Amino acid sequence: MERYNFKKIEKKWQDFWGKNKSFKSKIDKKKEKFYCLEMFPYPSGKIHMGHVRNYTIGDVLSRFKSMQGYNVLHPMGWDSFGMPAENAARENNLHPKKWTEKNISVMKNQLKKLGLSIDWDREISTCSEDYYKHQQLFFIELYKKGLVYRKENYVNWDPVDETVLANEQVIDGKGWRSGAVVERKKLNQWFFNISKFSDQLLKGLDKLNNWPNKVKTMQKNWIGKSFGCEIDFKIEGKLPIDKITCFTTRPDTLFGFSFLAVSIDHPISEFFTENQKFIDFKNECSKTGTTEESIALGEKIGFKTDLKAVNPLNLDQKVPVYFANFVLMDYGFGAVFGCPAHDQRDLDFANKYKIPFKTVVKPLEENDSYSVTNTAFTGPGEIFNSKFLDGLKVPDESIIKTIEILEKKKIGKKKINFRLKDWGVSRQRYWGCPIPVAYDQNGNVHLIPKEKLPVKLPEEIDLNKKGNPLDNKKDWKRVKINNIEMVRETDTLDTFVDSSWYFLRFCSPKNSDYGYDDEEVKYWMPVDQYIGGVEHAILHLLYSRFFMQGLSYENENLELTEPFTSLFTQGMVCHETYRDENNRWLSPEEVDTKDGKKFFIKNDPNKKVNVGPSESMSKSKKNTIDPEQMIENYGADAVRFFILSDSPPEKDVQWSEQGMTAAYKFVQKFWLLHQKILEKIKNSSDDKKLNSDIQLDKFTTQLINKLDTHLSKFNYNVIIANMHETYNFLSKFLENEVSKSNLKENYKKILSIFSPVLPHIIFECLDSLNFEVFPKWPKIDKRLLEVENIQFVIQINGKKRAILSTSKDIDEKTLMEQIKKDDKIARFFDEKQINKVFFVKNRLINILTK
RNA sequence: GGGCGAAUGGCGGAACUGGUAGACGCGCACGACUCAAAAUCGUGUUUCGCAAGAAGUGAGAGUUCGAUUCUCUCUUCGCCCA
Repeated sequence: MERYNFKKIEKKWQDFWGKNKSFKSKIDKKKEKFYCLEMFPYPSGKIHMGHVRNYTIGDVLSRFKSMQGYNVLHPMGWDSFGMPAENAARENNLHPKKWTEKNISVMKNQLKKLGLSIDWDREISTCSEDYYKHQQLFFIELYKKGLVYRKENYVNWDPVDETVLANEQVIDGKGWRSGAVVERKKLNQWFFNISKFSDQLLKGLDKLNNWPNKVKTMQKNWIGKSFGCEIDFKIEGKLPIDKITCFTTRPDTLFGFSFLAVSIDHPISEFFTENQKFIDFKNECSKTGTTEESIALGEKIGFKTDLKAVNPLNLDQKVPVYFANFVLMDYGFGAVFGCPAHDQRDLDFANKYKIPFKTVVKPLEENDSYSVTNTAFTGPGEIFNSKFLDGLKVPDESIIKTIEILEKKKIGKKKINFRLKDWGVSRQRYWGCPIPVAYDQNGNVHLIPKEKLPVKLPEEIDLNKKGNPLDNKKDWKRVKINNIEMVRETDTLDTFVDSSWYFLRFCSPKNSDYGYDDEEVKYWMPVDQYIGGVEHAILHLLYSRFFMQGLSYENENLELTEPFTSLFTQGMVCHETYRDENNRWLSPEEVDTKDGKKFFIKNDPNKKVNVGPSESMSKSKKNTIDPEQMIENYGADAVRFFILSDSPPEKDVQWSEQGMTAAYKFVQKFWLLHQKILEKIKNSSDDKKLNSDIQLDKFTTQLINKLDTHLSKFNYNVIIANMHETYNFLSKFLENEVSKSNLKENYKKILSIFSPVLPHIIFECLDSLNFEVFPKWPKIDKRLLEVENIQFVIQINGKKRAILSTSKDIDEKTLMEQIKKDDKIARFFDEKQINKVFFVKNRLINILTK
C-alpha cells in the first residue's frame, strides 16, 4: 500500500480548483446568499499562524455553507497601504509599491497552498489606484454631507526627523527612530465626524445579536455615553474671563466643590502664553504624552492660577483654578470641577496641593460625622452637608433632582456627553490614499473635481528626506483647478479608512465608476459572518460601522447601516518561549528535547535552555512557526486539521510539534483506512441489509447530526474529535460483514461531511470512488437518531450505583421491578425504606431511602 | 479602582435545557512486531485503595432528589477601560 503523497495530491486539487474557478461567486437570486469574510491581511511579507487559523476557520465555514446550498461569497484581498512599507523601503532601498507587490505575490501563493475556497477573481488591494480612487470619491461625498471637516489638533512631533509620529512610535516620550524628545505640535488635520453618529452606533449594538458580548461592551465603553450636566462657573480675578463651563456626571456633589481644573489647551491658556512658569508646566505635561492611558498612569500635576471660581450654589465659596494634566480638552469642555471626597483622581490632586475639601455623600449606615480622608467615596448613599440637597439618595435620585434644581436656577443644563471623539484621518505619510483636496492662495479648501480623480501618488519619491514625503514633492503638489493655481493636500488617509469599506468593494470589485454596485451590494451585503482577531474589536469595527452610517446618510440607494451581521473573534496562536543561558531568545528550531522533558540547544546537549511560558507568537520572542514550512513538511490538510484541533476557535491555541505530528498521522492513517474501505467495497457483494448495515446507518446519521451542530456553533475542535472517533469506529467496523451498496452510500456521506476540514484528501477519496467531489450536505433520516436501547442510570440517594440497559420509553413501574430483581443494585437499598423516587424518562432514576 | 470573562486528570480540552464528569487528542506505562531501533499496531491511564468502595470539576457556602452547569462570597489568571 502506498503512503499518502500529500504534495502530489494537494497540488492536483489546488490546480483543479484554480482551473475550474470552483469558488467563483455570482448573483443567483434563486439561492440564499452567504457572505463569509475574514479580516484581510496586511502584506507584511509572509503569512503567519494567526492567518492560518483565521482563514482555516473561515474556509471550513464557507465550504460547509456551500454544501448546504448557500450561494457563498468568500473573497480575499490586501490591506496594502501603511507604514511598514515605507520603513522597509528605507531599509532595503526598495520602493513601497515594489515591496508591497512582492509580498502580496508571496503571500497569495502561500494562501493558495492552504487550499482555501476563495474567489480569487475578486481579489482587491487597497493600494491600487483602482481601489483608492473610489475612496477619494467617498471622501468628497462625505465632505459634501458635512461629515468631514478640518481643524487644528495636536500631534506627536519628532523634531529631528521632522515627522509626525503615531502613538505607538513614541517610546518613553521619545521618537522610536531618532530618539529625540517628542513635542506636541498643533497641525491642521482632517476629521471624520464619527461623533455625530454616537447614538446610532451605540443603539446599533443592541441589534447585533451574533456579536460577542465582550466586543459590544468594549464598543459601548469606547463610545462612553454619560448622562450629566453642564455648569457655568463664575470666575473672579484680574483676567478678562467671566465664566468657565464644565461637564459633570455628578452635579449632586457640587457642595463638595474645592477646586476647578482646566486643560492646558483650554481657551483661557491664551492669557498665560507669556508666563514662563506656565510654559515650563506645559512642557512638563507634554512629556507625559497625550494619550488617556499615559495620563491615567502618570503623576497628576497642576499649575495654580490667581483665578477664583465661585460655587454657583454657594456664592460665598470661592475656590482656586488650576491647570491640570489630567483634564483633556477633547472631553466635555476641557474643564472639570474638583470634588475630592467623591473622586479618587480629584482627591489625589487635592492632597498633593493641600486643597481643603468637604465630604457631601455618606454611606446610608453612617452619621453626619462621616468624612473622607484618603479614599474617595463613590458608592451609593445619601447627600449631606449640602443644604437643600440633603437627604437625596445617591446616585439616581440625587443626580436627577440636582439637575432639575440647577436648571430652575439657570445655573446648569442637562447634557448627554459622549467619550467618542471624532476620527482624525490625516497622516503625514507617503504610502496611503491621497486626500483629494487642494488649497488656494488664501488657504481655502477646494475639492478635486470628480473627473480629475484619482489623485495618484507620485511614483518617484525620496523617503530619506526629512519631513512629509509628499510635502517635499514640489512638482506633485502644484495643481491647477478651474485655472487657478493651487497646492495639493499632502497628507494621506489613515489606513483604517481603507479597511472601513473593503467589504463593499468585494461585492463588485471591478465596478469602475463607483466604489460598489448598488445591485450587487443589495444582494451580498451585509456580511453574514465576519471572522477576525479581537484586537480589532474597537477601532476597525467601529470605523466600518461608522462608514456604513456615513455612506447611507442622505442616500436612498443604500439603507444598510450595520455591515456585519455576525462576528466571530478567534484566539491567538501561542508557542512556548525559549532563552539560552544569557537570556537571549531562541527559536524553536534551535531547541531540542530529550526524554520528552529536558530542553537543550540543538546538537549541544550540555547547553541548557530555559523554557518560558507559552505566549502569542511574535518575531521579537522568536517563538514563531512558519506556516509554509509546516505545509511543506506535513501538508495543508494536516496543518488545517491541527490548527482546529486543540482548542475552541475563540480561545488561544498552543502550537505543538506533537500535535502537528498527530494531525499528520491522522491524515496518513485515514488514507490507509480509505484503501481498506475500497478493498472492502470491492470484496463485498450482497445487497441484503444486515445488522451491521443498520449499525452503520445509525452511526453515519448521528455523525452528520453532530457535525451539523458543531459546525454551526464553531465547535471546530469537537469536530476534529468526531473525526477521530469516526476513524476508530470505521477501522473496527470493517471486521463486520457488510453490504456493498450500504457501505458505499454511508462512506460517501462520511467523506462529504469531512471535506470542509480536509478538502484535498477528501476530494481525492471521493474521486477515487467516482463520487461527485462537490457533494451536498447529506440529509438525514431523523428516525435513525432514535435509540431503542437506553443506558439507564440508577442512582440510590443521589449516587450512581449501576447502569441498566433498558428498552426505550420504559416506565417507572417496570424499571423498579427490574431493579428489585437485580441483586447487584438491590443490595444498595432496603425496599421498605424507600422514601421517594425521582424518575426521568429515558435517562435516570434516583431512589431515596429514609 | 471599575467592567467583562475564565479556572475540569501529567497537558490541550469534551459534557445537549440541572441528570453516567473526564469524549477525543497529546504524553506516559506495558505488550506485539524487530537482532535492535524508529515507525506501526494492541491494552491501560482522575486520585486513594489489593478489592469492595470512597473522594473528585480553583476555595467556601447556598438552592435542589441531583450542580462542571444556577445564586452568593473569596482566590488566582486574562482582556478592556480608568
